[in-house]
Amino acid sequence: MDNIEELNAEQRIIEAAADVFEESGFDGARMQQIADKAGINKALLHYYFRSKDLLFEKVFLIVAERIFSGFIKAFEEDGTIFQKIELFLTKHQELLYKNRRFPIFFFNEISRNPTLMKKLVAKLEFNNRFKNLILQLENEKEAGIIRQDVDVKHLMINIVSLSVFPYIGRPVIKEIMSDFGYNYEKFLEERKTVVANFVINSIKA
Amino acid sequence: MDNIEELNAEQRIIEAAADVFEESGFDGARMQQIADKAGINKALLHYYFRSKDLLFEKVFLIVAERIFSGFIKAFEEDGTIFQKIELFLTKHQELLYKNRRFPIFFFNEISRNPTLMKKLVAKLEFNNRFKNLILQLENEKEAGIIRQDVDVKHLMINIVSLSVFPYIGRPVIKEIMSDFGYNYEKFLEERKTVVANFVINSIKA
DNA sequence: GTCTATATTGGGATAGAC
DNA sequence: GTCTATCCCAATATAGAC
Repeated sequence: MDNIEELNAEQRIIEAAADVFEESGFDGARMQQIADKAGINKALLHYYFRSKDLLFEKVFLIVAERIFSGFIKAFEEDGTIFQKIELFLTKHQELLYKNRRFPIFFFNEISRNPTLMKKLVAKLEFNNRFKNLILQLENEKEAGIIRQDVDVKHLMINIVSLSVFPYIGRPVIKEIMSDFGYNYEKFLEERKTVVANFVINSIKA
Repeated sequence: MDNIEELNAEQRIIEAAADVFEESGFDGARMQQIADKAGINKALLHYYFRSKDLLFEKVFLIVAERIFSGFIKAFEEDGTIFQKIELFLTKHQELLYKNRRFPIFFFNEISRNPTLMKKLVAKLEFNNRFKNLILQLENEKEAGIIRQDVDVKHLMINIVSLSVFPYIGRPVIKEIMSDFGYNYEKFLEERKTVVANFVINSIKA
């Protein structure tokens, strides 16, 4: 959110809190820092959200829903499985590029408090939104377009793994790359085509 | 470490701290909890390690080195690239299975403090230990065993992504799987063969 | 709704006896 | 080396004026 000063206090707090939590995690975040960034005062945080825990949960679910719905949509467009995979990867990379700290933040907070994921799943209705994709995949298997031994669950997790891991492991990979004399940013750029090819090579019949 | 009471105080602190940091992260960890688990008293932590920061850094590097060297070795055995990939994946899965909380802990702490990775890279000598693998891969490309367009960097990251992501995203995937009526533990078990096949299908000429 | 001032506790760190 | 007791600051949270 760019023009934070145009929002009302409650919205400003949410945007500021999103930034600070994403940067430092729940345990590392400071209410003072959130207040400063929102341009208000600590007491007002408690006036609107009662406690750090409640503020966190609300903000976490808002941000996570915003990002997840962004790329779930890719699978809901028309097209072959191959096209959908490419579209998803493009969309995914775009979102990750703009929200580099989100993945590690997200997975770490869910590990700390798995019930957050229950709430998110309920909000997002994954099950409903992926039904058609699963059917389509079975059809394309029957039609001999993709390999018989491809499993939907594993395929989905493989795609997400390949796409998101370089962001979760950003500073780790960056350091190793530089040890080998490679450039991390260039590597990320290359991945946009490499990953799609890797997946498609692996599943096409 | 199972028999913590047989160790001397310093070693007991390290093992206890490893557990507590891995469980709660640096920010969430409490010196009191580490002292309790080590069966000693808070003051002694400071006697041996001066501060929480110093204790953390020492413990982090010990644990990370222990785990990383475990699976780097897989690439140093004899065999074809395909065999090495399978061996690495087996070894990797074994280690992750025994250290489920390690991946998210590791990547989160490195994000918080990337200079830790510099120190780890220096200790582990990645560059040296991977030189032969890179040569071998180029040779097998020349020999027409693997596809011409395979890139070493991306291949390595792909393998690690596919292997480690299900552990980083453990509670996330678990929740989504259960929403679809699948079982996460069964899914992990299947992955031992699925991932190797996925990679090999994708790179073989 | 928004502020200043303050209460309260938690937790890292140190002093000092043994 | 190991302990008890204590210091002290940081950080969440609340009271109460405006």
